[in-house]
Amino acid sequence: MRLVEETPFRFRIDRHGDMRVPGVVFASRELLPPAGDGSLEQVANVAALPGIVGASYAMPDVHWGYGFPIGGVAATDARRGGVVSPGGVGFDISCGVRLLAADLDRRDFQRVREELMDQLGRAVPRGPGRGAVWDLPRREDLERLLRDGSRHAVDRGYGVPRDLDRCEDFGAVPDAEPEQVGERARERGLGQIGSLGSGNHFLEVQAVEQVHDARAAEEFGLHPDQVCVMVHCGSRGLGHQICTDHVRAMDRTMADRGITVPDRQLACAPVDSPEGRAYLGAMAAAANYARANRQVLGWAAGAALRRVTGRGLDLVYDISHNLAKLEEHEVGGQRRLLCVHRKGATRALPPGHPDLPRDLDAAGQPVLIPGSMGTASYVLTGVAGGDAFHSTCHGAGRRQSRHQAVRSVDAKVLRRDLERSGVAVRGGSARGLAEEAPTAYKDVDAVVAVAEGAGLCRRVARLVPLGVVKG
DNA sequence: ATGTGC
Repeated sequence: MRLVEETPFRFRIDRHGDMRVPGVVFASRELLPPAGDGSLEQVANVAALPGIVGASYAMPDVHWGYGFPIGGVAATDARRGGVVSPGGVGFDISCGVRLLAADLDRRDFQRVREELMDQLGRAVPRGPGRGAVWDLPRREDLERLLRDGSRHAVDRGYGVPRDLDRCEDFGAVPDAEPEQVGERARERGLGQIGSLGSGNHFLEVQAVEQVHDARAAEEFGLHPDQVCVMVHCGSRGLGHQICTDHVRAMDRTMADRGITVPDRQLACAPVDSPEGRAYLGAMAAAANYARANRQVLGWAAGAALRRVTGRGLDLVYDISHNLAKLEEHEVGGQRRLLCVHRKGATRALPPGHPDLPRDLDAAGQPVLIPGSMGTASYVLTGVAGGDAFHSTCHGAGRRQSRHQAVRSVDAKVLRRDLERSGVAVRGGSARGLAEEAPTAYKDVDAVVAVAEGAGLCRRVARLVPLGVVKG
């Protein structure tokens, strides 16, 4: 793949083959994906989608994914034949991050460390399959949750109304269509409301180690040495089943519509078509399920903290990094309705954006970046003039495949090293730990520095782990 | 990511 270095933080893939727009890769030379990884070919493939506008973007944490790269952003013109593609969202619809700030500093944590980690370990269902904080919900609760997301979880006592001001979309994506969610997806979702899942999902106790922007940190409710809880999880089996169902449905209609794509995993349909609308309605419902999942888990973590210390947790923000959203953006001097796919990429709204609550006007939208296990995480904020439809990175980004990681890492040694470095570990299978070893990931400090250097966001605070409950 | 694979 031929790359043109435009700046130290921005590379271009010129149009070739079926590409309708160029590719843009935000990276440094060091962070560019290795040859053979396939992700830059995926950036070029995405550029061939009908209705794509601007460019096919890759963030500094880009790596290979299903159809679209993880760390990819692509927007299509919703009213002029632009398509929506489930592969541009990913199987874990609305996977994302919730950060809560404790009324506690890191010295207080050290005094209760073992007891608190034990309580969190018991309170947070994890691993594959069933088992959830909100067990035995009624069918009617699932319906409302698919439509109202965190709002319904709060209505049912899993949080307080103030939480909703700190949720993307105030707790629920509009236009969810629960009737587009199949029975199998519902059955899988019923027993998993308030559960981490596995893979790279976790709940972490962290401390604010460095503040880069004191004013924004204060507006987000963060200060040095403060203890925080970060939850990283998604829509579990429900979102996975929805993705599977709708990829299949779209795959069947592509030929009839005369849509051709360079990779079958880019199955898509026009936003304004029965299949496109059906997917977007079901996807929004899965997004609301994922938000409610994080709402319930944050509540469970707060209850555990209160039992051990008497202190509470306040929500800093909750944001999805796997989602397609209908948003208005200016393209070529015109306001247009775009379907912005962010897959392993985070929305980063600048200060004063109308979709933010007014008390975030000065600071902008909090962007939550989970690092790999045992490494730092970041809180960032959006910037005026940001590129890629107000988007930035979502994490460290894989450098090794799961298979490579398992071959090169001894889970027992990893667990011991984490404990020795002061990170208490609860849960996590041997295989799961090895797959998520920090050596399998890029350096999150470098990823975030490049995202900031490329003008996509600004650093607010750096957080370091004190304890992890591993999915 | 996922009751991990048509």
